[in-house]
Amino acid sequence: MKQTNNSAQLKSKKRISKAGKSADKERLRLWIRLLRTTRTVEAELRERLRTEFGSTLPRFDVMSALSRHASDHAAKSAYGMKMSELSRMLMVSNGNVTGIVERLAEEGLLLREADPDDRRAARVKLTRKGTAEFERQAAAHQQWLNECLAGISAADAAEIAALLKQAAVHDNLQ
Amino acid sequence: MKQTNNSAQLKSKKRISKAGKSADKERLRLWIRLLRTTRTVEAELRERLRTEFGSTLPRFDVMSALSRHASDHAAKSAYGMKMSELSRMLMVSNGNVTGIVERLAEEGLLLREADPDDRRAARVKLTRKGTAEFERQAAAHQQWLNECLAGISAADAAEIAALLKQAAVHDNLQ
DNA sequence: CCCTAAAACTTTAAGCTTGAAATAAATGAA
DNA sequence: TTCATTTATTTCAAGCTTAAAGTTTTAGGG
Repeated sequence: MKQTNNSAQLKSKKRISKAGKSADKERLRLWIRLLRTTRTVEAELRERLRTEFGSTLPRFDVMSALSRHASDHAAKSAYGMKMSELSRMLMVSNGNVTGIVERLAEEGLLLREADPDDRRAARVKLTRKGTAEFERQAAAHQQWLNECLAGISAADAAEIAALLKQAAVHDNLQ
Repeated sequence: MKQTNNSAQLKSKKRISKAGKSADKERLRLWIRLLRTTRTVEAELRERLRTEFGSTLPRFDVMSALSRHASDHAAKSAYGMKMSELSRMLMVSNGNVTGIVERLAEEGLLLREADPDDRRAARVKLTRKGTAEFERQAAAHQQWLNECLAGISAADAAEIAALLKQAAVHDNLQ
């Protein structure tokens, strides 16, 4: 996290605008709302993945990353993703990815093979079975998400996403 | 999750507005952005709690809920929170709370005592030590959060929070 | 070539998380 | 009272998650 302005602390007793609280407090309220929203939606998605597909959110995330990778690199899709690419994309630790990939591989949903150019690295890609299974799940996932976020219009969704992206840009974080 | 409109699916090939994608796609993009933002901020807060206080996010969340409860019910603050209240407030499972409370109690940060009116229930509250420790952590937490969300103005924060709240209301979920 | 440093992974220990099953107490209808 | 149901909580197994430490391989000086 880069250093940022701390002017808000210096004038913490000042009201910023007529009806608004200080920026500190508004950001805390936003954070709590973000947590509530994501936890609620995650709980719904997890429950449905579990009951309807016998799977979990982290497993879905891994398969989703692999699916996107394959379609983005259709030409050289023979190559899968490196473990470290998966880890970076999903923002989870390396060791975490190891376990999830291991279990998915056991079920024949994906394949790990040695990278021909780097003997340290592994390449992971969906099997045909995994691709088919993911497509079923992704369709349902999109539908569930649409229901969970039905209270937000397309325009509002776009606006919120843009505003949140600002925060990331500001901090030089992805 | 309540049943909601599925009109978006019925006209999925139609552009909704000039520049916009379908509501489906905008909501998916929003969801991905929500996950990225919360994961990034959570990673930052977790790292700082760990290095500066030797603690974790779930522990902080529990202490935060207890602290808020105490100040909300200052009069009868002798009573703490029930485990199930904690569980509901934090949106995590009952069994989860048990373990976190157990570890915090071992360190003398909180106290579990029997509910005088219900022999099934336990009441949990911060000790004096726990209160002092939480206040240190909360001040730092507010500062970190302010840095993480510095790219979002007070007005934008309020707006995003309000829009996200709409989604919750729509689904009759908290 | 040699050797140090960095990179890609895996392993491990500890804690977080869930859903399901188990226990115990309260509630309420017959 | 009795007994079935509900509520509050814990326990358990399995999986998720991280940070740290370990392994193997690659890369880059010298």
